[in-house]
Amino acid sequence: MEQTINILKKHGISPSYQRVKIFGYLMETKTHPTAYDIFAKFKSEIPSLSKTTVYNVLSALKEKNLVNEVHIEGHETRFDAEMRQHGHFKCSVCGQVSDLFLTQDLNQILSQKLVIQDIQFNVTGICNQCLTLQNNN
Amino acid sequence: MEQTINILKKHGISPSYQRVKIFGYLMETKTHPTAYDIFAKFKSEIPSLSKTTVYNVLSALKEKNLVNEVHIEGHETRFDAEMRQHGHFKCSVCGQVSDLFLTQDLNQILSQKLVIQDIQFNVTGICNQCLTLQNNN
DNA sequence: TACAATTTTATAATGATTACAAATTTAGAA
DNA sequence: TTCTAAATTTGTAATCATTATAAAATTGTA
Repeated sequence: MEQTINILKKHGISPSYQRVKIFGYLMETKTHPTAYDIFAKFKSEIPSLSKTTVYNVLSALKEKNLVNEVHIEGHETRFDAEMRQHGHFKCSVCGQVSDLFLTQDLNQILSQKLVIQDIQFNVTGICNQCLTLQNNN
Repeated sequence: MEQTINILKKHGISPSYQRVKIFGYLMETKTHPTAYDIFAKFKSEIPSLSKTTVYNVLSALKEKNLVNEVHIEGHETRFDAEMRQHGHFKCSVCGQVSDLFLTQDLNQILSQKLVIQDIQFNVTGICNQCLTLQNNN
């Protein structure tokens, strides 16, 4: 809470109630929620909350490099406050998205010299839990 | 043309006029067009063409593993008939998406054992052309 | 307290995609 | 060749995520 507020301040974002809630949630969760997920999560706790606010907050966080967008499938944009380089895994059975830590720095596998701003590494497959369920049926 | 038709047949897709046109285009282009790009490209040549058809054809091609979807930014879904493993680079200045060939097999950098269906490697940055333009101004 | 700036909110608009059903085309049987 | 059923394409409307806009509420400060 204090920590969340300090990070926001340090990055020039004044810590409004909604911003602290949303950014705090993104820092503690590993579920890579969509804007709608975040809206649904807080709607009962903050009844006045509007979807526009969620989008506004997310876009402010992104602009200050406090969160990354994750694009794995179609339309859905997910958000992640883990800023260290890592990949994402989406299970095509249960739909969950989890972090994927990698054995190598992704910058090293490029074959061309380019000015890089962002690297995303996204894997789709079947998670071990769903695989076990499938094998038992 | 014959080649395009043969590939479609081999994968159990009957080669209708629209399918041959769209798949043929995806095989020869490297621009990673969106559904709308494809629609716009053929609208004058095939005036009856409907956006729904473009989506139908793309989804059939995808189901038979003849094309991959590319998700780099926001909502936009792009299509690619290059099925060998490779990455994508999007220039944040000019917006162009190009292929990125990699120095290493992406399967090898995963730190966990998982059933993998698809791997996407997407880089955002500034292409060399836009970089040169910037430096000259 | 009063006022300006910031933030949040509701509503409407946009853009991509999907659902659906009618129209057209195709393929195969008679 | 003709007829019919199945496949394909098409236009329209619906849906979903996101953005635009402007009013309302909140905050910080003189």
